[in-house]
Amino acid sequence: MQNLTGYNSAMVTTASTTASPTSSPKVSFKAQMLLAREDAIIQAVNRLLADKGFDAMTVDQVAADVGIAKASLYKHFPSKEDLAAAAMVSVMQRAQAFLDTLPAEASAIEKLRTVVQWTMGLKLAGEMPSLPSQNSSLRTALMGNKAYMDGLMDVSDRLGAWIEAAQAQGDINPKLPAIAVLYTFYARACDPVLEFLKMSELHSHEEIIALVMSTCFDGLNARPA
Amino acid sequence: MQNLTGYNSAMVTTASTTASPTSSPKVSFKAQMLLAREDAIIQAVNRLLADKGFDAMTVDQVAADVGIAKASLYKHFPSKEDLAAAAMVSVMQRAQAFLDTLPAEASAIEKLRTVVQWTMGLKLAGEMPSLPSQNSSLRTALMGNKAYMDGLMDVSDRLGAWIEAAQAQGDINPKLPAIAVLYTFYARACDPVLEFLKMSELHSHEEIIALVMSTCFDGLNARPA
DNA sequence: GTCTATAATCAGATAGAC
DNA sequence: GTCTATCTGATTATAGAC
Repeated sequence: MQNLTGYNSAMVTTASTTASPTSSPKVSFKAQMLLAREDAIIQAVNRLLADKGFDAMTVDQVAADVGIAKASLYKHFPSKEDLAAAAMVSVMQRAQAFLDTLPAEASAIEKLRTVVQWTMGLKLAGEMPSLPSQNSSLRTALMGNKAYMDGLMDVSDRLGAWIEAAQAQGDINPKLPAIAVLYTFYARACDPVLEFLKMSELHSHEEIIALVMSTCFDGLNARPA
Repeated sequence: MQNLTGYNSAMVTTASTTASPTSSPKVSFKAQMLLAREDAIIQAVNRLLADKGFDAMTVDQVAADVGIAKASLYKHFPSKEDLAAAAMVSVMQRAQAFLDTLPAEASAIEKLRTVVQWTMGLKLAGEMPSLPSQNSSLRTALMGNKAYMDGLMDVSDRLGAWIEAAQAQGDINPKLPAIAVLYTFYARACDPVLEFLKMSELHSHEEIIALVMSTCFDGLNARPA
């Protein structure tokens, strides 16, 4: 996890400099090579986690997918749990970047709805890692990963603020604890209803998202006329 | 699975005869011993599946929990997948029995709400097996298990009929496909929101169920005055 | 840092005596 | 049917050459 933190900060650094690798000093070039490879690893892990889940994903498959030897993988990430954690950090960063794109003039409920839609789109596109909520070693690794926890806290804080604002504005039921609303949003990222409806092949992804958005915000009850 | 089917029908048979084992012929007594042991196995599997999930559950733990040797376990159930399938058959039977207790005079929406509440109570009580939705070998075993599939079909048919009735009576949003409503109900049995709220220890089980019932049927939106 | 080859472990399943 | 002891394969992780 020290590796992760270091590389992440390195990523920010190189991104703020010139884009041409040849104009950079040798260490920066090598660092970019390293980053590119680690990014390829993380993307492979992301795909495999979305496809098969943490337990069914094997490190051999990751290595084969990336096209490097397994031992090389372990030079980058010290354990399978760290691989999964890196993938979670990656999606958390994508989430943070997406939150940044939301227009400031939008209402809290509009932003929340957009985020939930985006999350479900990620899941339907097979880009959302699925981790077992009960694996203890994985939980430990995640909770010990500063980059992940920082990202999770940041996202939760921003969503939490919008939830409370939406409740104050009468858009979200104020009787619900904000934390329960937050959990309900997070749960959309691993909602089996999405998988089931996708497997049934009766609806397009857009229709599935619209359906689950409706059940999530409007509920199953018939709306009053 | 031939074992399962046979034993299940044997269970029905013995249950319809006298309750006293001593008045039964010797074969029936032995069959009852067998059934009792298998029931103990299934209960242990049920607990472990609810606690740790399918992947983290080991056959050694099941054997230790029941207090028999692992090889003996394999005389009853030919594989780990079959163990899980037996547990699922068990809960499906409990569900069918619960459906039978619902008063005929209750409305469809009342029955549905009661069933969803019961399901979430089972989950909170740690009696709901949690299976990975992506494990292919497990899926194969389940789909090949006649007792499970029959139970699933029966439950789905009865719930489906109530859903359509509730939609016709204006209690459930008629614009939602009935199958999507059914999936949404089933998903309550493995809703991570239940776990999260339980772990937070801020609410009693009854409060948690009331919360999720509200978000499920009323949605997150503020209700119109 | 990357590789080949190999350790070390764990878990599902089985052999064979009783 | 139940047991002890074992097999078998898969998987995480590492040693050591280049």
